[in-house]
Formats: sequence, structure tokens, C-alpha cells
Amino acid sequence: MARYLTEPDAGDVKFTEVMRALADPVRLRMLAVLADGEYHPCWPEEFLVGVHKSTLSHHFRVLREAGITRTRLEGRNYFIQLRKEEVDARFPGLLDAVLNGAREPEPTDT
Amino acid sequence: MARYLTEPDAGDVKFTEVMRALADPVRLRMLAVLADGEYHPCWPEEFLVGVHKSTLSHHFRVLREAGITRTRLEGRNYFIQLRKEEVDARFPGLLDAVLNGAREPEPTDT
DNA sequence: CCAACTGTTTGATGATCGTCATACTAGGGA
DNA sequence: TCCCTAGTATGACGATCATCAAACAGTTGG
Repeated sequence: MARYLTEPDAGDVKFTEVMRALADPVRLRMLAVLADGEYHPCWPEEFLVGVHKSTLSHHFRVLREAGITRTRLEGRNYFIQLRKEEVDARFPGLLDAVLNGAREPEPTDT
Repeated sequence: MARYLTEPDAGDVKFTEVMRALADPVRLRMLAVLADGEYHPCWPEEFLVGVHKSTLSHHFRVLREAGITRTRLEGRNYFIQLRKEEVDARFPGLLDAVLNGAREPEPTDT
């Protein structure tokens, strides 16, 4: 019934690619929403802040192909979750540090 | 006598910019060499693996402007160190997680 | 004072990336 | 069966980036 979009094996993930996937403000926002580890119906309004839906789809693909998220398709609904345990196993502490950093308020650059 | 190249204040560092600075294989290699926290004369051979010296200079500038490293100039010699305590204070655990991840062997993608 | 050395700066080039618009595909309801 | 819905795929455009080459600037040694 449920179908999963193609994703890399946990061991095939390259660190540089993970870092690049995490180095984007929009994707960091997505990650913050996904941080509680639960599935979310797509796309909740938190994601859609001035970003086109195809752009969002692109960002989710980047995260998925970097091995950071998993996308499950049930009927017409897409559910996305963090692959937290797997990322933690390969890169301990990275996800938590990034999630904390992403939550930090950015300094105002004036 | 010693002169320091301009660097941002610890509080002015934007997380996204830090992540972007860390999302490059060459800069991750540099970081791994700098990881023991000591100054290093520039450029040790570990850095110069098929990278032009101006490219290296560019990468060091990126790291410095992201607030990750400090560059000290003494006479003709440049010394670079990680601003570990400052980065740790603002983004706890990030640097260690990244350093560990950078040390991990990359999977062979064949 | 001049030459050699170290690393920076500038300019150019090719590649990658984020974004949007449009077209496309698949599932579910009437 | 037909259409609506939800997200994907493709193509294009502008911006950013990594890289190199060449010119430049500061320092030391003769």
C-alpha cells in the first residue's frame, strides 16, 4: 500500500553531501519542523513561506538523497520523517548540533 | 609585531554561513589538519594536494570570514588556528561533530 | 637597496545551485 | 468515467562558487 521514494543506504552517505544539504536556510527550516521525529503531512504551512511548491519538492529531494529524510507515499499523501537514528549512527552529534544551531536566532547584520 | 587579519566578532556569525563554509571537501580537509588546535605554518604539505595556492588562500578567507579560524601574520609567516572555544560557545557540539564526520572515510561510490 | 619568498588580490571561466513556471503523473471522490 | 488534488519532473534563468593564472604587496636576507 504505502510506497517509499528512493533513498540511499545509510552507509552510502557522503559527509560532504550531508553538509551541503544542511547548508541552506530553507532546508534548515524544514529540518527544524521535522525535528520532533514525527511524520508530517505535506506540505504544512510552516514550510510554505514564500517558497514555490516545486522549490520545496526540490529541497525535499536534496534532503532525501543526502540520506537525511525518508519520504513515504500513502495514496495522495506524502509523509516525511528524519532518519535520525541512522544519521546519528554514522555522524554522531551532527544532527543535534545542527538542529540547535538552526534554532539559534541569526544576528542582525546592520 | 604580529598582525591579525580581519575576522568577524563571535556573535556576528550566521549559522547558515558557518554551515556553508563547512560544506566543502577542501575546507574540511583543512579543518581536520587544524583540529588539534595548534597554529600551523602555512602552507604545510597536507593542504597542498593538487590545489593552487590562491585557491587555498580563498578557502582560508572563507573559513576566517565565517568566524571559524583566526589568521595571525608574523613577518612573512602566516599562522592559522581554529576559534574552537568561540564556535563551541555559539554552536555547541557542531565543530566536534563535523570534525568527526570529516575524519570518517567516505564510501566508495561505484 | 635589491632580490627572493609568502601569501593576497583581482579577473576570468566553467560548474553548481536556488528559484520559478509549466507540464506531467498518480490516486481518490463524485 | 472524469475531474480534482498533491506533489514530481523538466527546463530556463540569474546568482554564487571553486578554480586557476597573473599581478601585487609586505618582509627578510644579502
